[in-house]
Amino acid sequence: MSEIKIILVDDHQIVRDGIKALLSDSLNIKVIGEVKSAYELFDLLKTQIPDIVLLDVSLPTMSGIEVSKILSSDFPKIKKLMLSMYTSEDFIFNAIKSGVNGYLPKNITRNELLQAINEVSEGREYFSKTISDTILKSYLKSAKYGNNVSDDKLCKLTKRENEILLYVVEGLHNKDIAEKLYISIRTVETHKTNIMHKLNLNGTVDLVKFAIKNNIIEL
Amino acid sequence: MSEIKIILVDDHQIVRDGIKALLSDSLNIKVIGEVKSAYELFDLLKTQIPDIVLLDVSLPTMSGIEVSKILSSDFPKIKKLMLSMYTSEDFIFNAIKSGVNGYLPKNITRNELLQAINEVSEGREYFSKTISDTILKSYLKSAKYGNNVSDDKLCKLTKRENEILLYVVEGLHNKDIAEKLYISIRTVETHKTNIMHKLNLNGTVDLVKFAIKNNIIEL
DNA sequence: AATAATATACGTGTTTTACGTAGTTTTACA
DNA sequence: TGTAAAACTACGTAAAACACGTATATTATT
Repeated sequence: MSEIKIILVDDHQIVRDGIKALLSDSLNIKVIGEVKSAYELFDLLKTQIPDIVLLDVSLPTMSGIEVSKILSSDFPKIKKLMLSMYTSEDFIFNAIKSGVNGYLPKNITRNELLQAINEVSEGREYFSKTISDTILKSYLKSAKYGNNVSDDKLCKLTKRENEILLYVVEGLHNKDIAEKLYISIRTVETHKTNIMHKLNLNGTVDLVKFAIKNNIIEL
Repeated sequence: MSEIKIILVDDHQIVRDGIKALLSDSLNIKVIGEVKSAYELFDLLKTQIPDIVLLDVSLPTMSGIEVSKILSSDFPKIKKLMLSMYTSEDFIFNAIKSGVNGYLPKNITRNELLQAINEVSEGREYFSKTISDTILKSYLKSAKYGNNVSDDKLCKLTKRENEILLYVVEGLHNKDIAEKLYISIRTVETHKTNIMHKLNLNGTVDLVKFAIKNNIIEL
């Protein structure tokens, strides 16, 4: 069994340190690098090519899912293991679509992490129980009701809609947004309505949650 | 220098394992226990008394801040070091009020963690840069504008208000809430208005963020 | 040149929010 | 036990936001 080379991507140093410490016990796994953002990762990849990238979903500026997409197209040989606090359908769906080889919630045990790394490094996929449950549930739902749940929602929004979404979830009122963008309140309303429809959301409350889940705003 | 006994409280096993691994290198620090919830902690405290409890803010059922309060009154000798993803004023304020001896964001380095533990164990307080900056900013603001920012906001809400807040941030509309509780829509509106005023919030968007920050809802 | 996508905006009716007022229960405590 | 404070209930009115349909000018795309 050859050595498995890993790069960690997580913006919390303590998490990186922690995982590193965990993995240091395993003889066949070696952390060859650790970075806290997408940019640093791509920089590092110029000199170091790992077998697996351990990716946190929530990263500053560019989300783990974006990173995964780029890795899939530019470094198809590198395996991607996603690590996330969040286990919602949207996340998992988009992660899988982005080409990850595995998805783990952050409350996994050390052994599960090791197993996931080994599975993935041997070309198989690894989704922990919580995740596969969610996938199953989603699958059943879509089979029953025929709604193909999550398309790649965010990509469906236009530039303007994204811009307005941002202002909305920052707490600005329609009037403020209208003034800021020199457009009519009615236009803002229209955009908002369209956003809601495209994202299949129910109201402001869901919109805010969506924005946080998708890293559009910080708490 | 005698040995510092620590209990970890965090619902993510990987974080616990990580911190444990980190601390295992330090000769004078020993993790004598690790739990994933408040209940388990209080159970453990029947047999094991640590010098420091390393507390995550976001815990299931009972928040780290609640735990800290109870520890402060029932185990005044145990030091409390709070560890959190969130660095907002509210959190810090309530944490300090609950009696913590230090507050660390989760993106600290290993060395900072060690320093914090040592400082706290010797009876001093430790707040990392990010945190003390926030405190300073808040202090300046309140000095300038005289508004004493964060009272213990959540405690100011009545039972009914909390109940309604919960429904609101789950995405229910006023009508639904009214029906659910067998009261008039106007009453729901009144409660909502009062909640906003008490919490000093600007609109639904802020309300949702507040709820997430304060662990009232999960994402 | 025809078509689709985007950004703009209005009409109408419903719902929510802001702010003030106020009656009825509960709760606290002197 | 009596009374004051707090909590829960609810309405009026005006402004803002939302849902849904419709519509026009501008920009790609093909």
